[in-house]
Amino acid sequence: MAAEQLLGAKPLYRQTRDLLVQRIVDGVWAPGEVLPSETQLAAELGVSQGTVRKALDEMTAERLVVRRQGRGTFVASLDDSRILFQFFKLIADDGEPRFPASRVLEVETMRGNPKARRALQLDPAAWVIAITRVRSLAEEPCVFEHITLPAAYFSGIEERPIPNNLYQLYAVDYGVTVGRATERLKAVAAGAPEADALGVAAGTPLLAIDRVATAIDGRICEWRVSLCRTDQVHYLSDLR
Amino acid sequence: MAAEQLLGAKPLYRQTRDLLVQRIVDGVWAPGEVLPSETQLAAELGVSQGTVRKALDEMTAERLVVRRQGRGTFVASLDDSRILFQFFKLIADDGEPRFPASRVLEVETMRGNPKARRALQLDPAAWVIAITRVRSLAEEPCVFEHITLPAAYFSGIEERPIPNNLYQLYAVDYGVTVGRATERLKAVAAGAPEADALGVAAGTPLLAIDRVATAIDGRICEWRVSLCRTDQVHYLSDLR
DNA sequence: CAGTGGTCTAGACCACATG
DNA sequence: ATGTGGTCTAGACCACTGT
Repeated sequence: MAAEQLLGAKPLYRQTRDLLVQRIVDGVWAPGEVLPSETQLAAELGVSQGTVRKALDEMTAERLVVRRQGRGTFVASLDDSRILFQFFKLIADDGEPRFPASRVLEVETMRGNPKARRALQLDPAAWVIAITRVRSLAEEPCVFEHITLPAAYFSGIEERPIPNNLYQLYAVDYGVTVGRATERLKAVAAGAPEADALGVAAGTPLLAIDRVATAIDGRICEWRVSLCRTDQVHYLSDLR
Repeated sequence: MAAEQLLGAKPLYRQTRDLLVQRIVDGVWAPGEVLPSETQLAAELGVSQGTVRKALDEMTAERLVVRRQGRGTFVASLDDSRILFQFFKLIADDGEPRFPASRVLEVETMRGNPKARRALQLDPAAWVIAITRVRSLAEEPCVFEHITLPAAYFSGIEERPIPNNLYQLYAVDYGVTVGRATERLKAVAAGAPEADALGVAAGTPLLAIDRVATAIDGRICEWRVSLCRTDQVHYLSDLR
């Protein structure tokens, strides 16, 4: 064990974490499933229970697993409440976070344009799937959204019904679990298509959110540009 | 110890954390200063070294302390690099995060208006200090900023030079260490004063950032509204 | 009741920084 | 050489969950 650590130059608990993460990525344990107990993992991997615990504690902090006293350790799943907490930052000015309704306008398979290829880090020849939809909060259309996916990861998705919670679809049907995302925000003037879809005048200030999402295995898996009316809604960002 | 834990219903490592946090709040150890070693703290508080470690690990995660192997554990300070990382999310589209230059337009002491009193949770009669400034990135004015402070926490600040890094001033001169902040973002049309200050046409879309900052002792200590041109700059938000 | 995660302890050894 | 935090282990006991 000491030798392994010297060779790897990584602490044992991190090697343990990486190994467990790899198993989740490989689908050995699916989202929502229970992992073996600390004792069992420690015995199987030949490390102490404390080391397994530290690995699992890190994975808890990364939201890869959820631990419940008396029950076990479970692979985290992207259910609505987690999406709302982690990946949906638009909130009605007066209220709680709520999941928006959505109406799909178009789904299309095409060669990625240069912007999409850059965002998704794809080859020039690569195909992408483009989804356009309008999302509403409190019956009020407020987000005009373009989603671009690498066709290689999501083949056939264009023939499925597009659910409201896309990330759960990615995870359950394609084994692509979104782990984190980077958003870049700007204020822009509404152009004709989005003004139309949102029922505002062209030129109205909109919040543009440019998101690139990365799966837990490190692959970039989605590029999404959302144009949002912010007259009744705001984007919440906690600085900790 | 067992008795204390049963009474408090809080685990020992959390009690230890709370006690250490209180000492930092009280100024027993100032920002940048070194804490006693784990061994010393464990002996003084009558707990094991592992418990002190767990308390300090939590405080590290909360960015209250910084630990350096071989040197010691230090109270975190709000130096420029940390501000940039934690509290300044505007970045030039092409470049790295950089600290903006700033020019103060006005400093004023007044009775808080209703909005300010609500944001800062102050009594109707309370006084506030209002600072107006313009901040520039790459020589280009891009943020028009209104800062409102409770006069009770910052008496005399209106007679000081206003430095670029305000949070360090709060911490060093007033013992108010900002620990976290909540930002609410909207896209708005530029009004006359900010259009003028930023050199854009009235009606230009601007990113409005409404921030309420809270000190490590839980007191709300600053309300700040920033109006930002986002033609060359964006707001970065990491979703983890 | 048995099995799980959560807390707490004690001690050994390693890696790093400083004098 | 000394002292610091970082890693790893082993074991005890508590609190919660389901049977």
